[in-house]
Amino acid sequence: MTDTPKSATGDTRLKSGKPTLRTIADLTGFAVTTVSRALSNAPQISTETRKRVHEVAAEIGYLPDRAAQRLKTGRTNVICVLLDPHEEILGYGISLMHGLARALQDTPYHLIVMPNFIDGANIDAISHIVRNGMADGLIFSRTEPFDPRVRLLLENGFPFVTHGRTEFTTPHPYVDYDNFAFAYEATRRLIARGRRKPMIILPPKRMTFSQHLLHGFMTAVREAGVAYEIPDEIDLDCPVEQIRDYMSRRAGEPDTPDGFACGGEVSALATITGMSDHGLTLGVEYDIVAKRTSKLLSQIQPKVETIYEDLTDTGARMGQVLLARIAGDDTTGMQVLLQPQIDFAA
Amino acid sequence: MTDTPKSATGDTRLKSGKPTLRTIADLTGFAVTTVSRALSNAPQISTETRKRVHEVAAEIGYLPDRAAQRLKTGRTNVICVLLDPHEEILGYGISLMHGLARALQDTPYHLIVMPNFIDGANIDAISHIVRNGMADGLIFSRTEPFDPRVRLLLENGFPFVTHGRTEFTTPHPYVDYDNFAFAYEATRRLIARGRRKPMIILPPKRMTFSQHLLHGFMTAVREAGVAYEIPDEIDLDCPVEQIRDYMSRRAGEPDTPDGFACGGEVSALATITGMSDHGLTLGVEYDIVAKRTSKLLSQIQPKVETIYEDLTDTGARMGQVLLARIAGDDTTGMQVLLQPQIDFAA
DNA sequence: GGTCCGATTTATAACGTTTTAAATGAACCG
DNA sequence: CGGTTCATTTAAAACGTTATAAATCGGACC
Repeated sequence: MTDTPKSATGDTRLKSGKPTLRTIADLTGFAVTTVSRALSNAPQISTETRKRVHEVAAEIGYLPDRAAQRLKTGRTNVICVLLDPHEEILGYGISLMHGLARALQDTPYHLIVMPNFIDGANIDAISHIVRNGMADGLIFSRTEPFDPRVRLLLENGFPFVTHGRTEFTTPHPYVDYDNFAFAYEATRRLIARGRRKPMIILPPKRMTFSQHLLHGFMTAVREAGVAYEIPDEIDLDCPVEQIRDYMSRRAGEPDTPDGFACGGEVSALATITGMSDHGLTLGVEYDIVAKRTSKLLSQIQPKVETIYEDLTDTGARMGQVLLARIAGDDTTGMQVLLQPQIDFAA
Repeated sequence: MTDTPKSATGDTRLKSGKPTLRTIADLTGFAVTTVSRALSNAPQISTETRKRVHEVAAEIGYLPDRAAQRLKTGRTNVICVLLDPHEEILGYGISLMHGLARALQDTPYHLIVMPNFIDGANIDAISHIVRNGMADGLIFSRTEPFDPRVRLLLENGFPFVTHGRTEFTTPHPYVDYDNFAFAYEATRRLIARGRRKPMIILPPKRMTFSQHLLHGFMTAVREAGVAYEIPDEIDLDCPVEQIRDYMSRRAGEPDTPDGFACGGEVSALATITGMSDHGLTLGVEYDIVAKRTSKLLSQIQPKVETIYEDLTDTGARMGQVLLARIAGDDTTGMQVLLQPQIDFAA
């Protein structure tokens, strides 16, 4: 009386929701192995089998179990992005992540994010990820010339892409913005407007792109033979008020700079505010050319000239490069230097 | 000659790097089961065994394999956060994520992020996550009164926390900012400064917190018996330039509002720029009280009065609440309404 | 007619963990 | 001393997948 009908035996469809390889196997009559092979388009499977399996899989909405795949293959299907604490303003990190996510959209990869609480000390986080295989690849920004994170990853052969270059002899994948070109062009534009004493606001010196910016600035300045000034008390990572106060103080002293190349929108706004304390007006007594990474600045202050860095695109490129690197392609073409959009018509 | 010494048999230490339960078992002489039990502090294990196992585990740097745990238990140890496309500016999303990450810091949970490419259409993404068990919990923002995402999750009993409230009768966990209190206070401050025709810039009407803001605004306006204005062509999600242009146009017409309650920093900046087109100066012809979520606005434009919303804290609270919800605590105390910091001394 | 081959398919084991049920052994009791 | 209990430990199975090796089969070949 308590017997269940024999015919129900082996029917796993109603069991517990999620369809598995087993479900498809029961439905098609093939073995689990065959189904697995068919789905991964392995060569030894006959065309009709492959087709049938794919049909059924699609019909019941089969999706491979990530945990099982990961356990078996060792691949995590996870990309980890390290978020710097300085990225809190103007969506730097968010834009990058949107781009990344777009590149990962039709892949099995998920994006996990690890914020750095302590600046630069993410070496522990990285070695943790590498040692325990928590991800298949890593993304991070703000590299230093001999960045210990890059060294660690290179030594371990762990796939990664940086936003920013280093000076290691071993080449590694990066996607960077040509900050030399940016600074050079920005400074030239200031000079073209008749400014005779440009100043550049740089990121902290330890970062590679600080050197690039400085180099571009100096090249333009020397070519034109004009005076210049480089503030050593402030950088782009400073709190807004510190930049503002510095500018305010500087504006009250002699030989005030009359042109500013700003590596970020916030520093440009801070500069405007600081200068206005002494009645100096943008476009009259001085000009600004700034790097633009959002829509904010140019809309709020159209008088600030801007040169665009597309961080969403950067993120997308980083994603593509990382996927290629994980796939094992050789590192040729994995070093991308994005050029500023310079409108020569202007 | 090719024999390996018997003594090496079973020694898994050198095998392939990562230590596993097996490694600890071999090292201590206990069975794998016992080790697993000891590490998870199961009750039936003797104190000394537990201690010994923990020692060895710490010594060799054992870390449980996430994939294996997930496969066996069905728990993913993953929290998923949905990122809206509107969060690209001023680090809204980043702040929230930093807070979240802080709350998750000493837990086994990882944070995976899914950007929404299409506004509001993330219902598919959510049902995908729910159906395939891709995460143990979900975090998202910008709720609507009868948000379909909330409905779906409630129906499936899937753990989540929203930033923002709904009007469903079934209570669900949320962490929200008291936008009524904010708008009420902001408007009162404008009136206290002698402004007689305040305007409020609201988020899109479909969002719950739009109603809250409106309600706070109207309450203050009615109490004081002053005129008011609510623009219907713009909202906080509009591109900066659209708000700026609107303000510019409005400033050229009669009965221009003389006080602005802004729900975001960007709209405040846009307002200032637009008003200045007609020579109207902040602090002279009009005042602004804005919600502040970053350090930008108050440093750039100290004349804008601000009321702070701490999004990092919000994220941290959301993390705590979600963990509690996942742990199965009943939903009492899972509805957090954060109060604006109102400095009564001022 | 047996052997071998290529083309498919399949059974089995394994990844590292947790769970269920069973085993061990000491202590206790009648 | 046999039986019962309790505290601890253990063996075995399972989660869903992939990799390795083996099986099946029709036909080609000598």
